[in-house]
Amino acid sequence: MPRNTVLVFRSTHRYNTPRTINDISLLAYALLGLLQQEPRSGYDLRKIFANTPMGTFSDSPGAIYPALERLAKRGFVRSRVEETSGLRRRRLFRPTASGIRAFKTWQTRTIVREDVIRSVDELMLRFSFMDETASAADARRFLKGLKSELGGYIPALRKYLAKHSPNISLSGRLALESGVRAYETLFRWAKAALSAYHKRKTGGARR
Amino acid sequence: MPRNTVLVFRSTHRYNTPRTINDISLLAYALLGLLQQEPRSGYDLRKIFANTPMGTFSDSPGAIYPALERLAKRGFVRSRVEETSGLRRRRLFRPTASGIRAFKTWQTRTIVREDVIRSVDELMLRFSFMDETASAADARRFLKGLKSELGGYIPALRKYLAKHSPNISLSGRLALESGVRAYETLFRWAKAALSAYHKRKTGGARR
DNA sequence: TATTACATGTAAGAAGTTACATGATTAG
DNA sequence: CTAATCATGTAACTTCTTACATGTAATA
Repeated sequence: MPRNTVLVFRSTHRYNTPRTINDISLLAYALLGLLQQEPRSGYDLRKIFANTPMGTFSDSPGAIYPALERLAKRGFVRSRVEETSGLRRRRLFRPTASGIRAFKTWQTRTIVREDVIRSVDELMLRFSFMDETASAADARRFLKGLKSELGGYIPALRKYLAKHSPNISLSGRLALESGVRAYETLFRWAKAALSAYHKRKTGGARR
Repeated sequence: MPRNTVLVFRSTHRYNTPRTINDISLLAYALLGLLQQEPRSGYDLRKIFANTPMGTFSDSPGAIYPALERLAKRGFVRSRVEETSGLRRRRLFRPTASGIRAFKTWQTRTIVREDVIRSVDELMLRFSFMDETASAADARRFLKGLKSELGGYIPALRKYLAKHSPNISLSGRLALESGVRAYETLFRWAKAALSAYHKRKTGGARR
């Protein structure tokens, strides 16, 4: 009787880390974050993805509307049809208490190496809403965690680069170098961001 | 590799640009590139994604094996079962002439703004294989194109940032700033990489 | 009057994720 | 003998992409 064998590739078992606790997609978190700023319609959200630097997300209606539907089904948002205007009806969405909780839990998770390796963009999304949906202390904790993970990862990358440099092509080496530089820039950014928060806390103009 | 948010204006219809000409996924291109270095098995490829900086790709068998199958179906790779060893049979894949052509077409495409906004990681993948699957002239053309697109895009971003700074939170502002810095780093990298190619061409040690 | 912007949706298909399944060989 | 590593796959599910569908209001 065959049994067991739930596992293969133990040491390396990685695949992709599940991207969220509540099993909701990155797009869905982006929506949830935006809805906490103010209630919005699907169309409002599409416009944001089409016209702002949040444009890494798709503004496709086939992505947005079903994602909102799923959020509603899980009880993270609720919607109401606006009746006031003469325009076509708009469905305005807003997060529920449970949605707000889920968002904050995701947003304030401890940063681990894996996040830095595979989902810097998710980290930046989490951070970008900090002031609106978490505390300044959370923001500082985030930045410290990021600094610390990068501080461990960058030397590892540099070491890898040094070790394998001789065996790879110029273009391969340069591509790797570009990755390392990007991380170093992020590290410097984290330090600068942290000092911006300290400045705001201790002295500078309030708010 | 960190990615960035960012974007500029677009009017109505954008959604997501189709990511490839031949309609094959980024993962599939990564596989095709690696197979041009040497014939490999699915397991070999998984190990690469699990243990090297190419780890942004999933090493899941449920991603790799079907992707190889699709490449085979489209005639971009062919496979042969190794019989030599006593181990369990390995299927070794290698690209076909048509696969090599498709790869190079993708790799040497003209860089447009959209690439820089939405798929920097795809650009880096294309570049990382340049020496192995294209010419030094292609590499230089790529870097010049990248410089030129970034040279137009970064000021647009800076302008966006300056204009909207007053209205957004500190964390939002910092997140944007991080994106801009990443692009600036990439721009400097492109310049350095270009000069590395010129150096190799004109003077330095051959090969 | 024609186009653009507002506004919301659905259906089919592609690709990836998680988890299951199997089996051989080698190292401890 | 047991665990780990090598090695290849499949099935169910989720999400996103592409494309279609529909209709109103404002503007050129």
